[in-house]
Amino acid sequence: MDSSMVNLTLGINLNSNPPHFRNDPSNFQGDFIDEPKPAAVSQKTDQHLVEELNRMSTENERLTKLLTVVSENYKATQTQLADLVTQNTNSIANTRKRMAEDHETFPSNNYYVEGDSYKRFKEIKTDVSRVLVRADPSNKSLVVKDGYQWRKYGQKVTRDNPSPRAYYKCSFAPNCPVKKKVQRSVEDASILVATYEGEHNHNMSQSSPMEQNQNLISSTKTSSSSPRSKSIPAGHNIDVETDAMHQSKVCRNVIPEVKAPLIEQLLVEKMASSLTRNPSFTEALAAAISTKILEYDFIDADGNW
DNA sequence: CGTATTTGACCGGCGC
DNA sequence: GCGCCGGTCAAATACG
Repeated sequence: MDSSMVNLTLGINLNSNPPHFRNDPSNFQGDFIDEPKPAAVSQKTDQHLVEELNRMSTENERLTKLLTVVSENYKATQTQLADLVTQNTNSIANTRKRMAEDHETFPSNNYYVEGDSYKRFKEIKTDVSRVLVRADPSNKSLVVKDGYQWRKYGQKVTRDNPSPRAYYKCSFAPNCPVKKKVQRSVEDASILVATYEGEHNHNMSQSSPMEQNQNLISSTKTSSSSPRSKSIPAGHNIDVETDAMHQSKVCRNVIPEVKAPLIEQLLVEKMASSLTRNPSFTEALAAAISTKILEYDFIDADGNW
């Protein structure tokens, strides 16, 4: 979002001929007077209108200032976000470099040389995918709808995260080996991190695409085998990553990166929300819109009332 | 009553 | 060997 999006200065033309309202100038749905009025009444109404215009002018000024402040805050946040993304990119690049060096030292992913013998590395888990899903923080359930049927078989509180981790097995097919772990992100409780292990040996159940895609933020994949269609259901955006990329990006790095448009959206929503909650703002906005509409309605082709 | 979920117990790997 | 920790099992419980 650029600053133009928040350039919402209320274009109330205070110099234009205002519409005349009967009795209450704030009554925007009031009837218009097309007949001349007695001088005393007209003077009183004009005085009232001037007061109203002054009030609106002040309100307009105040709101403009408010928007400027919000705009500046947004710019500052955007700068911070850009810095974070840059840092993350550098971090990923460094990790890739390190892993490339490690790979030169140990030609195989799974073995390294010690003395005269080969010792097997603990095998890196293959076919591991990670999916980030937005969820309501107040909702304590650890359910990620992905189109498959899952049976929960355990729940544990792990050391690195205060929120519990739920363990699921695919129950759609009796011998499907796929397992899933779901845990809230330690950094953002509104994000569920689902880790899939294994490959489904069956087709996906026929749930709605909306359900399958619900609130998906991002997905990443770790696999030692060649890239191919994996266990993540169709409709999810799969980012195929190397182990190194995955190791460096898991949670800490993935979330800020994918949240850039999210933060943007949240900021806009927050701004809109706070503005619309402000009665003064809605009042002034309604006044501005009504004035403009009435101007258009009662101005003739030559611009005369 | 059948199925899904919960939860404490148990197991195995790992580090000290 | 012991303790810690993540993962799994299975009996108890909840729910439709």
